[in-house]
Amino acid sequence: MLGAMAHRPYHHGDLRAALLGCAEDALAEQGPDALSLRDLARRAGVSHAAPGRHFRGKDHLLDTLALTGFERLDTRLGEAAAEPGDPRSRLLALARGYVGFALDHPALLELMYARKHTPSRPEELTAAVGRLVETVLRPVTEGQDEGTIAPGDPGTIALTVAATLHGLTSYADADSLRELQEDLPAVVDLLLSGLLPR
Amino acid sequence: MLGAMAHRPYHHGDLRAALLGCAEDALAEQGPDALSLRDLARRAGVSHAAPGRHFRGKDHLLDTLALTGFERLDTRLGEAAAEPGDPRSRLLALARGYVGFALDHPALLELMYARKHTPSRPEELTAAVGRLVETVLRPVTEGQDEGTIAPGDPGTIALTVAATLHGLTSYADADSLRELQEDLPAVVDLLLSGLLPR
DNA sequence: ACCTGAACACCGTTCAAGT
DNA sequence: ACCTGAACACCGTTCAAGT
Repeated sequence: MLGAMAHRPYHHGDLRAALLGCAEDALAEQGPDALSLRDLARRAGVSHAAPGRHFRGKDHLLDTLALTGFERLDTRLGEAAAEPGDPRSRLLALARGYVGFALDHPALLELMYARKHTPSRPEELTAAVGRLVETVLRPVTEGQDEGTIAPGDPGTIALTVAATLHGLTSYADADSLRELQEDLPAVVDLLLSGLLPR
Repeated sequence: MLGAMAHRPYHHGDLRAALLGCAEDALAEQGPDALSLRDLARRAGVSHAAPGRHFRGKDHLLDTLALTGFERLDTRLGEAAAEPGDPRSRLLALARGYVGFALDHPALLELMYARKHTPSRPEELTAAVGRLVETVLRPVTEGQDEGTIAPGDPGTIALTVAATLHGLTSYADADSLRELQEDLPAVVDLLLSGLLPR
């Protein structure tokens, strides 16, 4: 691993992507508060000023990383939602996908929803959240067309489902996430049948 | 306001509480990343080393602030859950209380659930989350005793309700929180009746 | 075009010393 | 008991200069 490029070239191959990868590693290892640009530069083997060439600042780098997280989660949920089946199995696949992502990338998921109330938050992140809700919305409207999902504003339904999935991961630490992954059928049935007695 | 204590005494009256208050202000004004201990000390009118007397470090101060947030939210939800009425009105009161807290203290609520995946997270915060779920759990078991809430593991039901409420605030920015507050009846009815057609 | 090295203003934390 | 002031090691960002 070392001998292949003993003295790194002056121009890093793709410093931008390398920095994002290092940032994701550092996030998982040390948490978001301990992450520093200078440390990322050291990990990537460049000077501390080099990241400034590729990102406007620390916020920009973290926002970009969060955006890649939304893209990956959206892809995963889109695949789960596209699977054929009744509403229960599709909702369960959606829930398993979300909790699975939380298990695989806990710190990244936290970053994705963090710094919500900072004025500098870019519109791109808000749009990414909207796309996620849309991914959940598609199976909802399809179910309504088939008559397997109750009528009502599909936006409200999709938002509630997405919020529940995200809220579950917020309430769980690493251990309880693993338990939750197993107990998801009960949660899904609760969402499907409701809290009132039938 | 100034004349009353033109030159502040050497011993601050209650620096610990003052720092927590300043921290909450700074959090709301600048967001969590911009918050610095030295700035808090300046706001409180003490030297930059003074906070070290009352908090083990920045994390300790923020964790303490988050804990006060959980206590206030728990009190608010406890009052909402204790109101008499049918399950729908009580769940609506609970939801209004949660979203109202998010409207009043958006940055504080974010802090409360942040840094979930750092090893240093104190057990006290995990316990506070547990108490919150317990506050939601009480009306659930009462409703089950009356037969107005469907049978099933009350812990799962309470966790799902709490997760949904929290997730909703995670998906909403300041503007959509205000809209959400008005649309809560639809969300509550969805939780009560479920996603399946009746 | 891309990176370095020095510089600047900040920060968290510690610790002797002051009151 | 509580606070200060100096000190240390770090950080984000900028900018001339190098290749």
